[in-house]
Amino acid sequence: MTVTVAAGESREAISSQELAVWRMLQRAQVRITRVLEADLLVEHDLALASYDVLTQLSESPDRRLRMNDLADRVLLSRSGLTRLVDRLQRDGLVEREACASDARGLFAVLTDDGAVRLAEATPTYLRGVRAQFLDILDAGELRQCAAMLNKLFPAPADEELPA
Amino acid sequence: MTVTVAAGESREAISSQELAVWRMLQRAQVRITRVLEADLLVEHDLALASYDVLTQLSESPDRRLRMNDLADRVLLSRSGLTRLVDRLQRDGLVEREACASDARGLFAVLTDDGAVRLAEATPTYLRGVRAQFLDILDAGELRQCAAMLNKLFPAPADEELPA
DNA sequence: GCTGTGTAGATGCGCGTGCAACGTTCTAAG
DNA sequence: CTTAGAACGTTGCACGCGCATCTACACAGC
Repeated sequence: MTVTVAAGESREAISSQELAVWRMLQRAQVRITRVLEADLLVEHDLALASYDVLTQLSESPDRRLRMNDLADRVLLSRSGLTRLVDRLQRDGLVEREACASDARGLFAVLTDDGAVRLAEATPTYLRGVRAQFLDILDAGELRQCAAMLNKLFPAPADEELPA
Repeated sequence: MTVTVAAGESREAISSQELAVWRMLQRAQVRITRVLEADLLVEHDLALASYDVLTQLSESPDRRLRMNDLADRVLLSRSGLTRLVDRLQRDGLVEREACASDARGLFAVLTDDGAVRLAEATPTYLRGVRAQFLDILDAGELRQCAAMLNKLFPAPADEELPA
């Protein structure tokens, strides 16, 4: 298997092995994410994105976060988050609350029902992450993985992984 | 930061650091994929999924693949692939061709135009993979990464990465 | 006070996706 | 030959997403 590149476009050739690593990473990630999402959907009727939102809120002071901040943490566009919170609100898992200091701003607040739902779903989520990911790697590999991720992902500074 | 788990549901607690590795992996992957897709879209008006299809076809004997096999390699549902190939065919990058030995089957075949388009887009793609991923890691890390992926992804046997 | 620039969220729209159901064809059992 | 079941691919449908746009508000400068 060789990689053909239009002449003179890339400074340095990429070996097919390097490319294969990248491709495999993509596949592994997609596969794991799908299993995780399917499990959450079947057992708790909760999409992965919804689970992420609930998690982020539950870990924030007063269980609340500005829509904007929330969008950043959940890797969703602003509009995407608006609709997702719409749905979560419809299901009673989240409330919207005005921001006193800035009339433009809205807080998304985790409700008690939301907290319960999250607590119910979390074992499923963690079991999935274990089975698909953590259990397969040993402690050393996990450390290596963390080190690589710190290089790959210019973190928002407040969340650096210890080597 | 501590992870709260409903009592007695998971055999063994997951440390917050382990969980953080997983979360970061998700984010890094999403971020890289988005940049890659955006680049391809801007420079060549080609979605990442389309690029993957063209690539798979170009690497297959006679530049053709059965729809089913193609769907597996591209990580897309059958229906998703049907529509995607519809679009690629509309744009003249791919043709559908009947299968002689099995009247149910269809081949997706890369056209010359498709090959050209792929060749044009490939430098962009490779540059992106380099910039977002390969250049950031050194050779040793890449080897570690490959080793982990081989454990994580039960590959179709024909595509194992060398340690 | 007004005005201009920037920011926080919400909305219209089009697109791509997966699921379930369907028609067609292949294969095996009787 | 006939019939049951499985496999291949397509289609109807609903949903979730991102982009561009819009409104409401904030904060500067005059």
